[in-house]
Amino acid sequence: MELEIAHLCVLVHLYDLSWNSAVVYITMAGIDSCYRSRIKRPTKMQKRSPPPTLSEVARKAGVGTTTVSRVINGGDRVSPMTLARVRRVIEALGYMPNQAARVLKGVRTNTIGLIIPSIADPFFSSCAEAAQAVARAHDSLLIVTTSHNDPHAEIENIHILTRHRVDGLIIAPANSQNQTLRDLLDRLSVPVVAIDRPISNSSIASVVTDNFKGARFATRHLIDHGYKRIVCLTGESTLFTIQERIRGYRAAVESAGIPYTLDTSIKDYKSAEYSIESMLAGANPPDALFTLKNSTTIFAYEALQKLNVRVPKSVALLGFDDFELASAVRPSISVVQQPVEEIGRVTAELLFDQLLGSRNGLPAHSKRTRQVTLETRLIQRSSCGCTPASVSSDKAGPS
Amino acid sequence: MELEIAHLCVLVHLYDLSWNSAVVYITMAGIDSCYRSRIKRPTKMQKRSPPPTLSEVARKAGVGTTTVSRVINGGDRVSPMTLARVRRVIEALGYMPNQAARVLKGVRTNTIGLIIPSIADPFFSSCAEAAQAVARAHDSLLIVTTSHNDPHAEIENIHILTRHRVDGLIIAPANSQNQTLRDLLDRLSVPVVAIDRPISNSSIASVVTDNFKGARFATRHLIDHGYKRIVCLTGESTLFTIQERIRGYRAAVESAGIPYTLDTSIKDYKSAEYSIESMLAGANPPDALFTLKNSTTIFAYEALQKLNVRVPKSVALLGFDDFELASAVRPSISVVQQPVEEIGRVTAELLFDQLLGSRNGLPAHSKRTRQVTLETRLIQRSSCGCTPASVSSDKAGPS
DNA sequence: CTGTTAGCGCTTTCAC
DNA sequence: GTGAAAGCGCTAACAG
Repeated sequence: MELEIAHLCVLVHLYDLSWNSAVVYITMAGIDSCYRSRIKRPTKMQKRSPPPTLSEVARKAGVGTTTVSRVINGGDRVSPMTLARVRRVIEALGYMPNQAARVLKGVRTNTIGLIIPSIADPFFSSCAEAAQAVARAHDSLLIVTTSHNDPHAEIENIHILTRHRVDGLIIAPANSQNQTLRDLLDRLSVPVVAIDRPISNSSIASVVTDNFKGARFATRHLIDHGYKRIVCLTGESTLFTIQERIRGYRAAVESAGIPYTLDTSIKDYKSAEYSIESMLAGANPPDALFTLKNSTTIFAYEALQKLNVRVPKSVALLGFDDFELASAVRPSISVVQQPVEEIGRVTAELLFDQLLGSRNGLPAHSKRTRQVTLETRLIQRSSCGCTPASVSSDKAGPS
Repeated sequence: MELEIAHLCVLVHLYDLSWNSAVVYITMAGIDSCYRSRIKRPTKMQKRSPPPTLSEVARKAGVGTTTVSRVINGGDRVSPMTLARVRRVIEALGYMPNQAARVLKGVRTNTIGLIIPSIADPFFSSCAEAAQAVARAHDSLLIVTTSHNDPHAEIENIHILTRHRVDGLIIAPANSQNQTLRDLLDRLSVPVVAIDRPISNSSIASVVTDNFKGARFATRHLIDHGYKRIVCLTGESTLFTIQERIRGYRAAVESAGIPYTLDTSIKDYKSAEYSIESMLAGANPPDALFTLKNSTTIFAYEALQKLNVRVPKSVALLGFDDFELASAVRPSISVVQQPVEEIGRVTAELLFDQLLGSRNGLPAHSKRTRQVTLETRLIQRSSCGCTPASVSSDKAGPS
């Protein structure tokens, strides 16, 4: 039990700033400068005035709306003098073009959507970060929404993003088999790319890790170490990625004539401890553990420590998916590493390929759907029985 | 050095799906159903037809646009029969209202913006997740953008979000003192709340951790343990939060008559190792380390391990900001914990308070700017010299 | 209950 | 170089 010293509490200081004093009711313009929404609330003082519009700028600069439009779009075909004047007015008014109005005119929205299970998940947040970088490079805004792997929320998110008229969509489907989802996606009027998990029976492009190969390779590695009773641990088994990893594990153990033992009950630390303790006390105690996801690896690791099991001496541990401290703990934890950022980057690039392709009405090459599979790599640390050359030199990495 | 086994490589499978076969050119409507963008590219086959509009729905359902509008907004004041028919058409066409058009009409956009340094940072991604939950509860979309603590990117982001007409904005300012930023924010026509770091000299609401108190409390804790040469380590010193923590550390050591030693050179593992090694070899080696941020804590921890320094026997360690494995490593790392999710939640709630307040033209209470300060708590694990009752029972927590 | 109509702020011909 | 005017898709009066 951790000790809590300072109690959690909230201090709220109220500063009685005069709400009204913030009001700046600009009316330096012509006769019709005060219209519409402004006029609707004549007595009630507003905190802030509504944002200035392009035509207000035009009026105050004494030019037409077309000119202002040209100015905010690069300023071509506008005389230097006019340009300067308009720019000054824009600056003075703090004018910002209304994206909605532009969108309505049918131009691209320059936004793409990303639907992932959670922002707080390191894997997906890294993907998101990478995708965002690509989006920025294409002068686009990435809108991230979360589904928590709930097919309902997922569809809801698609609707929201569609209403916002994103130019394209990236999605990590909760369920690769979901027909409703597939149909909905197929009907979308914008390109879609699946990330981390494919959409089955669909022409939708996808970028995924080779979970099968990665898991098979890892299991083989354990087999090569001489372990004979390798148990596969996970807390989840409906996700595409997990299933693939299970397949990989299975392929490896079966072809080696080693028993296949899958335990999908690891939901938290408690269940990990319980499960591992039972196994070790059982008839055929495992000599190696292959954990299929981050949290499972951590739970298993902690349980092993708690139970005073020597790793890897008594029981080896190998996890799928790397995490920051896997190299810092003792023993350091061997893992199958996924090219996280590359996944995010490649996915976004694929999407923009399609976007650009359809814009130019491209021929051949862009008119194909790509299924990209990225390879994993096995990071050999101590927990699987390997002896890394230098224990700490890989620390400089995740700075 | 870690061993890489499988090489990173990309497999690209190209499926030559017929691009053209995906074209479904719907023209079951009246005479003017094929206009504008449709007509502009008459020969070039399109991947997808442009999204249907409200008036298309109206025409196909044989009703007026108002009726359709009513249907998509809840279906009040529409006869059941009409309602059903319209809904059917909407379904058939896969119609989705165009958010941009709604926005243009002046209604709220139901989007709020969040500007944080990075999505991949666990602290901020957790904040974002919490804020998103609040936004959802208010039927709003949260748009997250990243500044990487670059004032330029920050302003750029504000512009982008303003163009998108977010209803409100949450920002973690790169620099609390930045005048340009403050002025820009003050001119914004929507409410703004600062997160994690305040905006100085401004009426802008903020939600921050009490970094000063947290750090002072932590340092005192080390002092209470009897440490006499407590060194404060960080890699950054311009951030508001870090400065506050330094102040807290300073206040504690000075009032205890203990030397104040600050090392701001810890940028990565290497610098941590170098710095710690030098100190330990020096005249007055530290007996405790107080690290001001996550990564610094980890680097210091790893360096201590590498250098075979016994923790906390020879040198104690206490870090600011908790992280997932702090309790799993041996020795477990004591930290000052921030109420991360609460920060995100409270910030978003504050923003919506302002949003709702200004909408109803509220009186008194909502018309004040709040500066909320949330308290930290000290999590006593092993690295500071404490002996937690049970080493593992706090594991069930961060599942 | 339902339809007509007038814009929201902007881009974009098409004249000047 | 510049501007007038016609909408983009939708909502909100205001009639029927």
